[in-house]
Amino acid sequence: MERENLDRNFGFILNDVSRLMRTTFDRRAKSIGLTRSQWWVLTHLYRRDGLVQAELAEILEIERPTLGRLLDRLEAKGWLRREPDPNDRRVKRVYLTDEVKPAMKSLRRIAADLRQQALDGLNEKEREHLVDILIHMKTNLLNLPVIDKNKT
Amino acid sequence: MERENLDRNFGFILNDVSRLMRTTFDRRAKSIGLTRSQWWVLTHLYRRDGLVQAELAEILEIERPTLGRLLDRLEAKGWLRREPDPNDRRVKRVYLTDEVKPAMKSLRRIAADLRQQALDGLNEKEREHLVDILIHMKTNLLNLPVIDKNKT
DNA sequence: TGGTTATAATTGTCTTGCTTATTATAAGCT
DNA sequence: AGCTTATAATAAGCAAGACAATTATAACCA
Repeated sequence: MERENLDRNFGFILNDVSRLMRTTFDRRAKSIGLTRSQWWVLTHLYRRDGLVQAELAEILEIERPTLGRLLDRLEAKGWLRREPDPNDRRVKRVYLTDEVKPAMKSLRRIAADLRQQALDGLNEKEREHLVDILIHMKTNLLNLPVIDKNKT
Repeated sequence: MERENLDRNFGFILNDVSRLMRTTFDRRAKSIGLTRSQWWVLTHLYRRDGLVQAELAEILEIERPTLGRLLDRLEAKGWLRREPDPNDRRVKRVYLTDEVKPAMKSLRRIAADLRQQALDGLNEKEREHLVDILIHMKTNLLNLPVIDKNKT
């Protein structure tokens, strides 16, 4: 019957923590009108403006339709615009608008505060360790043979 | 400019790992017709059958409407049934059906395999450490003063 | 040149999660 | 008993993911 300690099932704790981070962030960022996912998109564009959607999706490691709809909302709210590429008419490039900077500053503050609160009581070594382990796990998961997905 | 290393932003790595775990599990469990969240519900019911919806939501740490719809799908697929409580007519109690056991066995296998693969290359001490840190973080997050939510 | 293959983006459909609001019923107080 | 407050469940609406399918355009090759 291998009594499996549910309370220490790391897969679900991971899920819990991830969900708590997301919902807490979103609640705090609500007044600005941006979610954590949206903010993450903007953050990457801030570093590399004018990306092609497919590239951006690749960087963010989300599927293209997921990104597409994120961009829909961001564009509707005026945080960015999509412009056709002159060389390749299939492509749309994504550019931030100007009004985005002050909002992003606030969000960076919110993110930093939340990170601080989540990690409260853990020393630097433990934090580093955590990130190392997470990266390790992510690598493991990305390297799994995916038989049932047509990703070549 | 505090160049913030995005690649080591633990909030998002956490999110990534959590997402990868979920999607990998769901892909593998697809033939059985259950998702990871659904399986988690069943697992808890397996231990305590006949729970009231509100209690179950509390245990799973999800909102009641979220659970409600999970149960809708599970009930539609015949994995469980909701029965009115004879003493309190507001209440519905949730019971597993019989056909659930073999499926759960398969899913436990899938979960164990995935866990193994995700943690591959980490020794026992590191795994324990990871869980400790995650629990610590979860506690931190749950204890945050929530000014903007009417949860008294 | 013309046909096939590959790629960019979108649309449709599903699940999970949240919040807010509604409905039905219990419980508690005067 | 009757009024108010609290609680269980659901409904409605939105966001973020996924996958599958479609459309438009490029690229390749014979």
